[in-house]
Amino acid sequence: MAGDDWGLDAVVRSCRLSSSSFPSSFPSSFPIKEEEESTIAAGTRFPDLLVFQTETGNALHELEELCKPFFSKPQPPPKPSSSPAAHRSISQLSRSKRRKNQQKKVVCHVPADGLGSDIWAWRKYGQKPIKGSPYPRGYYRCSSSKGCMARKQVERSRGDPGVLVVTYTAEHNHPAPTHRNSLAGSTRSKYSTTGGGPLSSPTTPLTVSMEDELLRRQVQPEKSGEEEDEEEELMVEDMEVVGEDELLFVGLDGEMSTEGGSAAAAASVQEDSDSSALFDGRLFSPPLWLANNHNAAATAGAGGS
DNA sequence: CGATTTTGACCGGCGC
DNA sequence: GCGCCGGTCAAAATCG
Repeated sequence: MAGDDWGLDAVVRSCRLSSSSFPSSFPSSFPIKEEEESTIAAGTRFPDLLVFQTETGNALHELEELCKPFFSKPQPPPKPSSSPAAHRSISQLSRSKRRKNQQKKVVCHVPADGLGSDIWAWRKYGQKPIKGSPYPRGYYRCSSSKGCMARKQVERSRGDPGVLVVTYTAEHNHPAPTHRNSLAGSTRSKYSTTGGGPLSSPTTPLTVSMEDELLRRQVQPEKSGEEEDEEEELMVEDMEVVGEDELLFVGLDGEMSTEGGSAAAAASVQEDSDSSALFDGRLFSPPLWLANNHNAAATAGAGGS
């Protein structure tokens, strides 16, 4: 049993622990009892990570199964396609095949101020404005390993700008780095005067001031009536969606998050003007995906050696 | 020089 | 069958 719940459970757990103290607090020994879990959840600064399961309650199982393939086959050997065009077709095809509903994901609601605990290195590969959401969605890939299929989507909660919705897809096929290697270097901050980007402002300075701004916003939500209204709906919506879909929501109460807000944790928040508020996905703490859980020990070896 | 970010375009899925 | 939307790729630009 424990073995089965390993995957998803681990993900969830990692998500929980992630925000508080990260790297070192990595639970090398996963088998945490439910009771303990509760304790942990309460003990950690992380407000509440809710796991929504499908009516069958086998969401975890399902997800795990879905993830299995990733383990067995770390990844489809990047067969060198003869022509770039071919390569593209193939990659696009494969990805589209299991698109949408077919893919299971783990959704994490992280407080904007609870970022900065992501041990993984993410590289942004795209950004798109999402219909119905004033905030664009950022797409990130794991840059730690080339073959790593781990992906992450980061978008701001419609109702609560202070809450970031991070969706993890696929998991890392490599041990977690002990350090945020690429992260450090990726702290590049472009100070583009674009300031007033229509939608997806190209540059999102990664500075403390940004965080400050974000925090401020939390306190004083820019007079956006809809936001407040949507807030409630959003939460409910999420839950519903989760129930119907096979999504695994690791919900975080934005409000509570503020409470436990650990300024220290929030090392840096990539933010932008309201028009295109975007955040740096790299800063969020991912569910350490199964890869870690599988061989937490490997983690040490990975970064160490 | 290498790595990462940004932005536009393309492709496929889904809904009507 | 058509249109819309989301997701990914690739090229260019920027920064350490």
